[in-house]
Amino acid sequence: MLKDDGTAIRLFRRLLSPADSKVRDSAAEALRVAANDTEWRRNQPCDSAMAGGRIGCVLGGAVRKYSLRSDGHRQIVDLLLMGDFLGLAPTDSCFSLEAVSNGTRIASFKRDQVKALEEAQPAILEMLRDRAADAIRRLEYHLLVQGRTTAIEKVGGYLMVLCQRLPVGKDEAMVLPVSRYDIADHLGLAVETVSRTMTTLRRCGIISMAGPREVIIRQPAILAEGFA
Amino acid sequence: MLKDDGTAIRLFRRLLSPADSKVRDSAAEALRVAANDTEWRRNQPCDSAMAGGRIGCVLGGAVRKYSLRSDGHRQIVDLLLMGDFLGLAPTDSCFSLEAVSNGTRIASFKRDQVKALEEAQPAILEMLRDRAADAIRRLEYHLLVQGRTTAIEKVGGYLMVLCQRLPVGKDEAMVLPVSRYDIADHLGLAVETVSRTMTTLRRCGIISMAGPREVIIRQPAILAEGFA
DNA sequence: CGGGCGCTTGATTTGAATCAAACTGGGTGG
DNA sequence: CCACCCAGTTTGATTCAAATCAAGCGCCCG
Repeated sequence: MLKDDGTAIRLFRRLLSPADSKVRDSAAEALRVAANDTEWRRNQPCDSAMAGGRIGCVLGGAVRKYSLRSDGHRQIVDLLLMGDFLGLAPTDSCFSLEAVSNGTRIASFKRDQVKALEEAQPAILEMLRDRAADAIRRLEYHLLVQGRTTAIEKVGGYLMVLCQRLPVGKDEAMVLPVSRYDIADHLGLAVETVSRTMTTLRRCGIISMAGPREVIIRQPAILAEGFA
Repeated sequence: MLKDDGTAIRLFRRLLSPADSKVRDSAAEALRVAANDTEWRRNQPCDSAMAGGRIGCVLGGAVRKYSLRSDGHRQIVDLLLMGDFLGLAPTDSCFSLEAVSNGTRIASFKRDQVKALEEAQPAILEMLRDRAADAIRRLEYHLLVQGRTTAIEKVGGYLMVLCQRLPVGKDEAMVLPVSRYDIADHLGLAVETVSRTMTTLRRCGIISMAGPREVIIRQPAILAEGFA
């Protein structure tokens, strides 16, 4: 059971689809009670939270899913933010999970627990289906970004996606949860290229930055260009 | 309802997980009856089969899911082969679907039909969940391939994946369902690079080819190298 | 206060894109 | 039936952008 600081319950409520408020409340409460709450430090491996085919939900912070190749190259395949689910496609032994930032919180559920919850509360089954669809869309869209030709388009597209996924207000600075290295390993670029590209974007006035981690997208139309 | 030529029923049976043979038969038959069978020609758009949030299953041939950018560049995000499901993550308005080869067959189901089937036959719900997990794994793995640095690694990895997904016997030639253009647009490379790379792989004795579409992987260990 | 990590910038190299052109095979129309 | 056409493929020459190699900087954390 996770301690009810309000954020988790509110998150679960938001993720559940039914219009009926009582159904949502009841499902959210059932999730809260069933959840195993864990907290992780920066760069700490958190595969263990998913051990035994468990399903997890990121409550705060961020998690990277990646594969380490024999040449030492790290390929990040997915970045999970608050509300994203882990372990929806089990038996991916070739991937590892790590918390990106300190205080990354994950609520996890045993597989049979999930089954029971789904049977008791069909809304939860619906929700998990929606989260799986989210994962597919997220991966497809990332392929679109990574498939672009120039580094400017890749990094620009990446920033746009991140900006839409993070809770960023209008004209408010987006605080990147990820390092330049993370961006590079997610896009298949060299760190230097990412850094250079962001400098270029800044100099062109397309973005502005207050410190390396704080970005404001000044001209979203230009970065979005070319995406259908 | 699709005409029972045997392949579809056999495919559905294979995709369903329950050990109980009768449950599988009954679920497979329910799917066959509910299905809307369509056949498509090479390069023919088949979005219409998925209209209205329908779900589809590739019975034969292949389907590409892609996005056309304003500069005319085509980015393929997924290649669907026999047994793969379409429309699991709806509202992807930015993607189009096309049959890759002549005689591509798709069985499609209305959304409310799917709902009814799932309720009547829990095995079908399980199956769809598994297919969604397949899609996630397929996309994640493709990101791994596309994230590699050199063209040789990308094309090599691509051929390996294709070889595992197609029904290819040991030491039997794999018949590529896709053109060089498709491979290029899926990997984010130029056609010429794909062609050159395959020539290089052939000259190194890593693959051999009987015509551009028939490939035998001679040294799978080398191509798999670096994948965890 | 020191160390190291994360970020940035510069110089050089390399590999893929691009431009250009020839070849192949299957399909069509005369 | 044959000539033609065209999409797909292959090869070559050149260009260009990103990787690599190298080094300095700022800052957070210990």
